[in-house]
Amino acid sequence: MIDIDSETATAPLAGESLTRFFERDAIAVARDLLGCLFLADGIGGRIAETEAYFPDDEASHAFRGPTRRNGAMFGQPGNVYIYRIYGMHWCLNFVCTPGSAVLIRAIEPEIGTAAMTERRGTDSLTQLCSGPGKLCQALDIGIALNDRLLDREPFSLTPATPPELVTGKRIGITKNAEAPWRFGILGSRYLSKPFR
DNA sequence: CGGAAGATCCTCT
DNA sequence: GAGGATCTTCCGG
Repeated sequence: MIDIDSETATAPLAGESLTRFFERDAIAVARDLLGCLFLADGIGGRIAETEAYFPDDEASHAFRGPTRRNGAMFGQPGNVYIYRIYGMHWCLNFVCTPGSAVLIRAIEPEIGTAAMTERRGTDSLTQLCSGPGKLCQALDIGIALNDRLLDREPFSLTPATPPELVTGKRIGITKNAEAPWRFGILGSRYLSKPFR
């Protein structure tokens, strides 16, 4: 007898369900992404920390309208927007409504930790994906994957019941720095920085 | 066409 | 907690 738990036996978002999930306010999406299982080529874990960005938000790459770099932000909901930061790291965003996106800041390593350890050059589980640049290195995410939908290879995103969360100011920005648009799983050991 | 800033990370003190 | 690495992007002149 197969026991299917209807509460947790969710399938990856695809097609219409992907669009519905992301075609919403970026704050709602950023909160609902917490706990979701995100994989790239079958490697990843649960999203532990996110930040929301908006078109009229001075801290956002979308603030001055579409450019060569940020084109993916104005594409389909459920798109990924990947960019290089400080000349050395990659950052991963999920696109919501046009010009809005959610920065993925931390993941709880769960599947494929050996590969992540190899790519990151550290054995410390808490150091594998506890930052936007770190998780891209751990999941081998770079510009080649920019502007793709989350229901296509190599990605998969599976919804989850939202865990208890904490809120705070976004990290590393100078403009619109007071907006409380950073979200994390309450008590997670895998955050990029503690919430205060 | 130059230059400054940048949604970061690591190492050292 | 400070400083350096490293380089693309975009804005101003």
